[in-house]
Order: sequence, then structure tokens, then C-alpha cells
Amino acid sequence: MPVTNEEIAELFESMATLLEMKGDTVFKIRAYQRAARTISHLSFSLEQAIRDDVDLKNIPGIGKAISEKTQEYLETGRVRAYEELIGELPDGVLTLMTIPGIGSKTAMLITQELGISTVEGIEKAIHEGTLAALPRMGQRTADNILRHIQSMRTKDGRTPIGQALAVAEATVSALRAECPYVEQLYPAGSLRRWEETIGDIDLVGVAPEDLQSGVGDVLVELPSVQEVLVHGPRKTSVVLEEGIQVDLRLGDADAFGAMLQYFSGSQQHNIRLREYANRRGFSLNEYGITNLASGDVARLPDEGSFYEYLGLPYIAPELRIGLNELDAAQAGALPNLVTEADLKGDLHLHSEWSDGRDPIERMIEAAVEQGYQYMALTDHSSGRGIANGLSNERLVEQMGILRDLQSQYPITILCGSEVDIRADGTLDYPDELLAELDVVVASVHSAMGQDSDTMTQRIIRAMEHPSVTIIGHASTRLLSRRQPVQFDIEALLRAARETGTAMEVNSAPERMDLKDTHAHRARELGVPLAINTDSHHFTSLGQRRFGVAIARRAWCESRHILNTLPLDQFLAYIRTPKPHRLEIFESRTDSAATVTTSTSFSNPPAAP
DNA sequence: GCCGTTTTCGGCCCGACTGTTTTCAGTCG
Repeated sequence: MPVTNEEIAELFESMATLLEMKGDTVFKIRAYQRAARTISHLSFSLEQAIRDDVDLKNIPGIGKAISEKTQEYLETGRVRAYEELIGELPDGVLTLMTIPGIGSKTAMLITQELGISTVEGIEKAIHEGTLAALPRMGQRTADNILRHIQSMRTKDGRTPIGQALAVAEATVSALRAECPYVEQLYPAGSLRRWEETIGDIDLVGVAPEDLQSGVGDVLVELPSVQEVLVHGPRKTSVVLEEGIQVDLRLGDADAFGAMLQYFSGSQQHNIRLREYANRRGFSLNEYGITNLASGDVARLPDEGSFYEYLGLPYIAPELRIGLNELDAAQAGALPNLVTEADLKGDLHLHSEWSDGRDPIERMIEAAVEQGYQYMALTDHSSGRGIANGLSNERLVEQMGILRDLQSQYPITILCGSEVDIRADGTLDYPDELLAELDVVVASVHSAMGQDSDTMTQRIIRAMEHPSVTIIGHASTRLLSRRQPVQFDIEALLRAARETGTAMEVNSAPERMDLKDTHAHRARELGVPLAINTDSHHFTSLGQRRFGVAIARRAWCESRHILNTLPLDQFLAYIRTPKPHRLEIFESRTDSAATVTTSTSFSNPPAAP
């Protein structure tokens, strides 16, 4: 089994926790945490990098010690230092740390004084009163821990962004209705950075100083609130019925830039930014930028002026990982990120002919409403019996209808199909039929349990087909519902490049597929990315914002995206045989090919 | 443990809130 970056990141995250237990220096703990978070955001696999003789010490935050431990883990499957730490500490400390409200000190106290190593053991100790009797504990603390344990059981982990965004927007509307004096109210945090899953919803807003705490008072009274975690003058945290935590902060209009920046994170980005600021004689917090020499505080109304004050260009929230975006910003090398407005077409749409819910005409109208120059209708192929896939005859009939409809609409209608990649890598229509289509999206919908080698070869075989334009939602994952299929992403992307096949960034918020790190690698390898919505309903075309967010997190500019090509060049692309069509993609002559300087300095972004 | 446009040694981000405390430790983000 290949070793994933996530696995290595978890190891170092655990090491940080164990060092914290041991009472080791916070800087060492932070070094492991930083390394773990960096590793989880890398676009390439560490295992592959070691095979390619890459020096891991070139990765920011990874030095000699962590590089050696990574190699040790890849070679032997274990890390001695980790095992020694585990051996030194009481059983169960890592388990107890997963309970909110229990940190390293409390976990150590509980395991040492009470010999408890399980969540169930803690519950028992709370009911028996032994937990509350510990030093610096008490009945209220014990009750809070019990509540946290109960809410852990009703909700597991993070919320997919689509769901979290809907909850955030509903909460913002409810607060606005009750507090008309709130001027700006935005989701910050991981939602604003468009991470695929959201830990909790951070809301940041502007209100007159004497009314700021009142917004928190309104929040705790909302009917959707299940539990109040924190309710102070500046900060309020609640848990909603959905099990999602909402943190609310209000600030002054003239210092809103600092507040929005502070609560947009990521934590690693902010740590790096504050280190950068310290080296230049400034200290940062949510209220402004303090000049350490004079003590003067600059209050900055928006993020653009905040970064500018530090001598940096605006760094888009999607880039604030804490990896290398600060270096790029200082070097003037930040990408001019792709935007929704750059998209010229949608290449993956379904109608009621297969498993969509709307007539073809409604889907065409929706594409026109997006301002597109072209669209491809891509209903399912015949193998998708469950999705009412089109037989050969129905596909021919549909093509005829689409050509007849063309004259009625101010958009180029392309004949397409989302054709099944069968278990052996063959496609679900005969070659002659596929050759008649303008756009073929080839996707896996079955036999998802194949081993990595089989699945990789299966998809590569589909890429080698001359008619396949795009590989659709390659991993087939459904966030928090279905795990991705196993494949070698590096091999897939290299094959995509060699065959001249584009990879889809599927915008459906439950898919977000490719994911950001894979899209990042695709861009690095020169693989065209197609941002599609896979809409099964006319209202879903707006979900492109999720796909655009993935592309932005992957540092994509307009020129990296296939469906930002203007119509004439897109037609030339699909009419040129693979793999030579890549030459058209790379020599594009539209304005997207020339990098313009970002002007998005002053305006606060639209939510999130 | 990592790192350098003052440094290869001596630094390392910052504040809110809670609960248990008579002044603050622990946790979180």
C-alpha cells in the first residue's frame, strides 16, 4: 500500500500532541504542527519525492530531524521517536485529547490521577463525581466536558463546504434581519478560504461599538441555536441544530481589515505573517498593526490596505495556507487567479433525458444566463441503467435535436456525453458514435473498489481513446459519504498530459473533485483543467463557484483552465486531434494568456 | 525543531473566554 501524505501528517500531528503532553517546549511542538500541516497541503506525494531523490529539507518547515523521520517512516513503516513517546506516556492520552475542552494538561491529569484512558471512562468519572474532585476542576468544568462528549457523538468531524455555506448564509440573514445596524457580515475562516470541509463557521462583521455585543445576544437567541459555548462581550460561540459551531466577532469599521484578515486565517498563514511583521518591527492582532518602536497602532479598514501596510500585495484567502504564499507575495510572484467571470462555457450538463431534472431547453437557457459562449450537453451513456443512460439510438436522436435547437439560442450548443469508463477501461459507446460527439466526458461510475493499479490503468486506457476530451470527477468521492477510489494520481496526471486529455474540476460541492492538491499538481504538469458543474438541475450552474475555488486554491490562472478559452479557440482545440490540441491550449491568444496585475486591493470580497 | 534583507545561535504570534481562582491556568482558534 502506498503511504499517503495525510498519513505522515497525522503522525507528526500526533507527535506534536505527545510532546505537548510531555511538557516539551512549545516551539518544538509548533515545529511538528507546522510540518504536519505543510505536508497535508503538498501537491506531490512525499513517497514519490523520496523515490525521485528530492531533498525534503527544501520544503518550508521541514528540516533535518523531520526529514529523517519521514524517510524512516517510508522505509520501515514506523518512527522510533514516536514509539518512545507513546511508551513514556499513559495509555489513552491521545484519545482524551480528541474531546473538545480537554487539552494536554487536563488529559495528563485525568490519565495520571484517575487512570482513565477512554471516553467512556471519563463519562463514568463525571457521573461518579471523581472528575470534578480533581485539582482545578469542578462541577461546571465536568458538566462542560460531558456536553462536549455528547455533541461529539451526534456529529462526526467536519462539514462539507456546500452544507456549511448554506448554514452560514442562513445565519447571516437571520442576524441581519434582527440587527439592521450591522454594516458588513462575512463568513471568514476556512469557509472564506474555500476549504472542502469546514470545522466551524466564523462570522465577522462591523457594528457601532456600543452595539457590538448586542449582535452576540441576538445570536444566542436564534431558534436554530442548540447550545451556547461562549458568550462574552467580544466573542460568541454557539452550536446549531445541524451540529455546526458558529463563532461570531464584531469590530469597528475603520479597523475591519485587521479583523477580517485575522479571522480568515489560516492559523499557519497568520503565524507566518506575524513572524514576517515582527521582523519588520510590527505586531499584528485583530485590531490593527502596532509599530513596536513607537507603539502607534494603524487601524486599517480593509484587507488590501492591511497587506499593503506590511509592504505586500493582496493575498487571496484561497492562497492563505501558510506554505509558500508569503514568499511568492514578497517576490511579486502571486498568480492572477482565475475568476468565475473568466469561464466561457460549461462542459458537463445533464437533462431529463438521463438523470437530470430539466428539459434540454431549460439547461441551454441556464447556460445563456451565465453569459457563456458555449455549453456541452453530456447525458449519461447506456451502461448507466440506473441513471436512465442514453442508448445508441437515443444519443443519435438527441444530437439531431440539439442541432435543430441551435438556431434558436445565442450560444454554441455542443453535443456531448458523460460516457462510462467500464471496469476494463473501455467506453460505453462504439468508437464511431463517440467520434461524432464534440465533447466526451469519461467517468468512472462502477467497480469503484478496484485496487490502485487496476483503477489507474483503467482510467489511463480511457485517456488513450482519441475521442475522450475530459476525465470527469476522477476520484468519484462524495464528501463525508463516499471515499475516493484508489489511484496513482501522479501516473494519471502524467498520462493526461501525454495523451492530451483534460481533467475535470467538478464543482458539485459534494464532490469537489479533483481536490485542490491534485488540481495543483495537474497545473504544474501542464494538464488542462475543465471547471464544470455536472448540473442535474438548471439552478446548479451557479455552483461553478465551488469549482473555481478549487482552481484558485490550486494557484490556477485563467490560462490553466480549458473552458476559459474563447469559442473559436475552444472549437479549434476539440477539432485538433490529441495530443496536438495541447499546442492550441498553450498558445492561446486571448487576453487570458497575458498576466494582468490584480487590482482587487481595496474592496472586501463578496461572501464568503 | 526550524530558520536567517540585523542572526548558524537565539529567537520563535496573539488574544478572548471560562472556571476556578484571589491573580491566573487552560483551552481554543
